[in-house]
Amino acid sequence: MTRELQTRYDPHGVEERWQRTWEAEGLYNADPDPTRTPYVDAHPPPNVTGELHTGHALQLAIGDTVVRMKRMQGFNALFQPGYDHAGISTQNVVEIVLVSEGTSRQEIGREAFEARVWDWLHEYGGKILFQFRRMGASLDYRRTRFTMDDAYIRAVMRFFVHLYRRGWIYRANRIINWCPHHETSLSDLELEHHDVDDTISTIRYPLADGDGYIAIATVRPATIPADVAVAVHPDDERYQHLIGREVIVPWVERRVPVIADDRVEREFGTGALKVTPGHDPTDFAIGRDHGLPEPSCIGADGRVTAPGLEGLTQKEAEERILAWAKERGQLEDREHYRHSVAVCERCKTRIEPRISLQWWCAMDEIKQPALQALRERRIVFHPESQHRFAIDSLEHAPDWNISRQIWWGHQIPVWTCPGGHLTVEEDEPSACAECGSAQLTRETDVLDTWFSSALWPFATLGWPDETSDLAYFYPGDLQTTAREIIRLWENRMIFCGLELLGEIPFSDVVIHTTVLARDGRRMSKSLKTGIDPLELIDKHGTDATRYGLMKNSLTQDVRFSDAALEEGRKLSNKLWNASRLIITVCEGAAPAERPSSLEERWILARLSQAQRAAERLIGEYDFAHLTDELYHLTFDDFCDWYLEAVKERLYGGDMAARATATAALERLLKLLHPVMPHVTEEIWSHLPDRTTRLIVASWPQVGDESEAGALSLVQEYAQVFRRSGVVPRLDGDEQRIFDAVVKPARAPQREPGNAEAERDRLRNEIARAERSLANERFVANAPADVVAGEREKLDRYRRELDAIGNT
RNA sequence: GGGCGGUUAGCUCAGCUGGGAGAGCAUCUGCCUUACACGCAGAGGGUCGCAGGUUCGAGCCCUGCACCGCCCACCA
Repeated sequence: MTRELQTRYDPHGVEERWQRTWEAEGLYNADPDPTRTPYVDAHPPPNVTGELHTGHALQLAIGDTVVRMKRMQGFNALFQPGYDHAGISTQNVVEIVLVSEGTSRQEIGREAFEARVWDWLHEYGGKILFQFRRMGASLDYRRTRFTMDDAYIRAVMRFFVHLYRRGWIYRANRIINWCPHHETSLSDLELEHHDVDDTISTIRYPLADGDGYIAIATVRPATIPADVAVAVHPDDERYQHLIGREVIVPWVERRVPVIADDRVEREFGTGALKVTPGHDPTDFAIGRDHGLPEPSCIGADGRVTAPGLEGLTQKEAEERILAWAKERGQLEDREHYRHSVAVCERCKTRIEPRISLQWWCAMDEIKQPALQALRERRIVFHPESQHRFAIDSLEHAPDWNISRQIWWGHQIPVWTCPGGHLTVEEDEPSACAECGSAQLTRETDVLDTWFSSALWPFATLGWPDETSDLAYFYPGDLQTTAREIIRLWENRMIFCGLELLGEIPFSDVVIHTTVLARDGRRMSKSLKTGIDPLELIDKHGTDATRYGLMKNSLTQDVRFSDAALEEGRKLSNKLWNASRLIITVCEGAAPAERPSSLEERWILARLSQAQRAAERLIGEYDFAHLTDELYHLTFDDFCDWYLEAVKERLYGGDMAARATATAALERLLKLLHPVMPHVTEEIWSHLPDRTTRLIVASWPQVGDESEAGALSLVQEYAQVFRRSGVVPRLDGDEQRIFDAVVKPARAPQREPGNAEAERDRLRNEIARAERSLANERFVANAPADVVAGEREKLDRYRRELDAIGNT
């Protein structure tokens, strides 16, 4: 039944076939089963608007690798898929489509707009799942959730009402970041900062009670009509005499006080600041502390509303005001000024700080249990530096602005009656809870998209219902995510899980690296530096892509390189061919007798050792060293050393050797499967008498070919080395023994041409070791084993030098 | 302006609590040896960013500097 196997492994076709097979056979599925221990990774739901990018691919590879090992180890592994409605970004994308059709959101109205978004969603939501599948991600696709499906809406409403009844939700006027394009508030986290070329104007504000003026530098003269004060630093000697007096604001000719506040920078501009609480965050803070009014002169659309300037753009208003000032000799100076301004990260429109009535969630109380969980390390972020960052950012988390003035999202469940009473209910109430009025209007704002994502680990399991899924799979275990999302999402999932269910949602958070473009820049759509993972899969295959992306450490951002993926492809090809040899030669071999030859005992010991290393590395989320270990295990130890050593015996009909080779291959495949699931499953299917798929095969037990055994084998190995000249890769103690026992045996074989260089090296080493040992402080202070090691080295170098002839 | 990370071979990166500078790719040499030429055997290649310091000993610890990247930030 041996089939003809190609000499070159081609992942195309093979990988998709296994993806379909695994899913069709239900091997990705996880259901509550009291006899097994659950392991849960609720995979971050990507934005429906997005295509999968390289970061997602890495994220899937990491999560899937861990999940696959856990599954083989007997855990009931749930890998939860889904996607996110992503409020503003989705609305933005659909709006762009509407504009291209010559219409707009406003024109078609809210209901029709929402319908359009749903259409769009049905088209693109599936694309994400397709991309998940092509990465070989063993997600339970039956459980795919969307953050705005009916059940999810219920969870979000429950959450809002819960917070409201706890007294943590409030409505308040605050200065917020306003996007005039989307006409919505944005959190600080939804901004980008860009440097722009601007103009700074110095304008004189005349004193109200006589001659003189205060000159003020501003980049935004258009906001002058909303000035309510002029502020100077309390210790600024230039202005001491003016504090408490009044100046006249240009254009509106209103008298405002001169106040002192230490937030004013004396060195900036003229050292005097016009205070405009309605349009600047600093000014807002100063105004609140001084009890100043908060007028506005710019509307929601970014146009000016001040008297005499109604409907003008800010640029136009600025020109009018400056002309007005110039006429009166109050315009002192205008000069070029480059500075950083906040823009909307979605549409790049310049942010308008604006006072607005918003919904907020108070953070003080809700975050405490989460902080405790992090400090007690019941939840651990990896790497460690991100753990500190998570704690720090949660400690300093300001109140959460949860309302957005857009159409796409979860509408806030608050109803208002004509009497102004608020009714807060999960479902639409029939009458005002306070006065009974049936004339209720619902709040039009929607919730911040992260308000719903925060529920992901348990809303996906059926919360707020007490489902068997929830009881069995919650709390979960793993989260894998990008750095920039820690404050937006990870921290919020943690405090929500603790608040609503009383338990942490997961125990480990892996913050993976940012994969940079080939040129070191950030991957971004707008820069066209992004790399589509589907292209990588087409070019290198899924297994190679997973391997290549995971070959990065967690601590350092890394440039994307095709070489790493190419290495993965070579590894799968090597494995394929090694397997081909064993499968074609060893068919029908008798069950393994106890292996007797050194090579066989050696490889089994190496496999045990590598397995322990792999388990440890996955446990530490150190995927860079995991891939390294697997690569060298396969290439150096399994193929170049073991197979080369036993090949002749396999051909020669040694049945015991054949059985051992098959057994060793099985174990190798199991170790590689989490990282490279497809090629290993493909090979597995060609092994004789397969009754189960590799994906659900049991993880090997480390038996009596353990490390101690392996180490003792090294002694024997030295003889093999002398016989065959094959050099295996060794670690730790083995390496030391190898150096002590094997290398000296090798020295005489060196080329005569190199002998002189070798003598020099050895003489240097001997001199160095002698110096160390002659150093009393070294002998007294260095650790005993270091000193002993130095003596050993000295002996060894002397022996080696004698061996090649000390001329 | 703060915080974090980085700087090691031509390239992409490892280097664990200080004790003989590594991998893969690329280059060079020899091999189409019947699993694999996407292979095998070998070789060359590094002032570990710069300057100080601690130590018997520093890629690793301390100080300062330079450059790169990310995050945060109210200099109008």
